[in-house]
Amino acid sequence: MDDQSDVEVLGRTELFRGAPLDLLAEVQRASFRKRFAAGEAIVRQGDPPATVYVVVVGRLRVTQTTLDGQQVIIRYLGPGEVVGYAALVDGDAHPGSVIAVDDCHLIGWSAAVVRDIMSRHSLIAINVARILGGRYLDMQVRLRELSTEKVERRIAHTILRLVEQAGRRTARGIEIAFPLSRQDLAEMSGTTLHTVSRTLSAWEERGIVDCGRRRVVVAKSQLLESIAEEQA
Amino acid sequence: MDDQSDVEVLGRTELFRGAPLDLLAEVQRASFRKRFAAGEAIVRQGDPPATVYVVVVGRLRVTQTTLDGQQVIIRYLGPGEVVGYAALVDGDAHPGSVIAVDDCHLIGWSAAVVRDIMSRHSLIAINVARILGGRYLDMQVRLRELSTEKVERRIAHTILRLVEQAGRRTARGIEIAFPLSRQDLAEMSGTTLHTVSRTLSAWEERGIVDCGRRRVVVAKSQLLESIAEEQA
DNA sequence: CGGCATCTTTGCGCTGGCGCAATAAACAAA
DNA sequence: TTTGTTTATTGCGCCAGCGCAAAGATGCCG
Repeated sequence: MDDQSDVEVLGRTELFRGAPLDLLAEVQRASFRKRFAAGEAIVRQGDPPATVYVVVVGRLRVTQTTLDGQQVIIRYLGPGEVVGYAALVDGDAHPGSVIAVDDCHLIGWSAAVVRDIMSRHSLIAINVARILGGRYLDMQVRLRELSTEKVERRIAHTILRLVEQAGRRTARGIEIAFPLSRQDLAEMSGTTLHTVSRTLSAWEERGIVDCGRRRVVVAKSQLLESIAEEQA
Repeated sequence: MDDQSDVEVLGRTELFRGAPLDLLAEVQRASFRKRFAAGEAIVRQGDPPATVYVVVVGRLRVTQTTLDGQQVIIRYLGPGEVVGYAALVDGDAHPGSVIAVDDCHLIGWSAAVVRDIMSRHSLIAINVARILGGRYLDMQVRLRELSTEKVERRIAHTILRLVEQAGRRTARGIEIAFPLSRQDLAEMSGTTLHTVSRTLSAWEERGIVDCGRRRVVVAKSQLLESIAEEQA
């Protein structure tokens, strides 16, 4: 992984998409690379945001934790996505934690550097707006699902979204390409691991999914979609 | 309301905050004023986003509706806030509808004009990023509440947020300064109007709130806060 | 290969809050 | 005032899904 290839990678991230080559080169010179092992924390909830990253390889989980230790998963981040957006919009604390699910390779900058680039290049500031607009939209949809749908539908929607985001074709069907426990699914769907487990067991019986320990493979996505859309 | 005072108003909006006077004047010249009566739709879900507004006076409700007619309230908008953000980040359809709750006075621009200003002035693009970052953050908090808290706490949090956003001191306590039905509260808290009604009745008995038809006054905010924070 | 930690499954009982339905109150129009 | 419309209240029964608990499966690491 040399500097030249980093420039190419940066040009494909949501943050620097569309930037001219000289800007990408400048951005590359100001960057550093960093690796995190599975389970390591990249960002801790409450910390002051000092660094911005983009994901090169690997998968990250963004969570928010309450005082009494309950967690929700805000989203997963994959290649090309931004980690630590709070540093881009002068938040004074990270609203959530980010943990590596896989072994990850990130490229990072100090917050000041990226903020400076944003103010000198409106294109980058516009990219940030687009990124946050997209995440805001995602949350609107999830909020609506959580408010109006029953658990089974919510779990179905959650899995379909993950398939969209990180699905990998296999012999048995489409596999979600990172380790994903029942607890994780519960924290994304607003339910408990017990209910997720029961639901997946029922689906497995019908041949809709094929799961293992921290592994989910969707065999009949058509059926899953119909569960996600059914009324009542 | 002459052009000069419009410039002052614009300088205080979240979208144009910090802009130099000449830019504000340019923005003002490209703008038009528009009024909406209570109940009128400013934006309809699914429409292509062609116009951006900022609120001068009045209150607006942003909702998202499912195919089968169920609604959730995404947020309320008040003076200084942006209406129709999708037009700023090239969404191809408005993700929700916006309805006037009061009689409203807005200032608007065609999407192309504001997008052009964003690309010529990174400050404005950065403001957009900040706005969307703030809304994204709000949604994270609400999603967490909806996932982890029981109804009574959620309703308490919802009311406290509205008080924060649109509270007005009165003799009886702090009043939410726009008409707000039980149904509205239900659509913000992820429950039914029945449960909201029962909960408010119980609180009224304890003297915590004092409500009427589409009206909520918080008499003992301390007690309401303790309900919002209590464990279990 | 065995021991340990983590993750998953499943039975059972309980309850928060939903859904229905009927009444009452507030407001607007005429 | 009457009439109609929208909004709010409240009783009652029910059930989806939570919480507990205990056993079972899987994979890791020494």
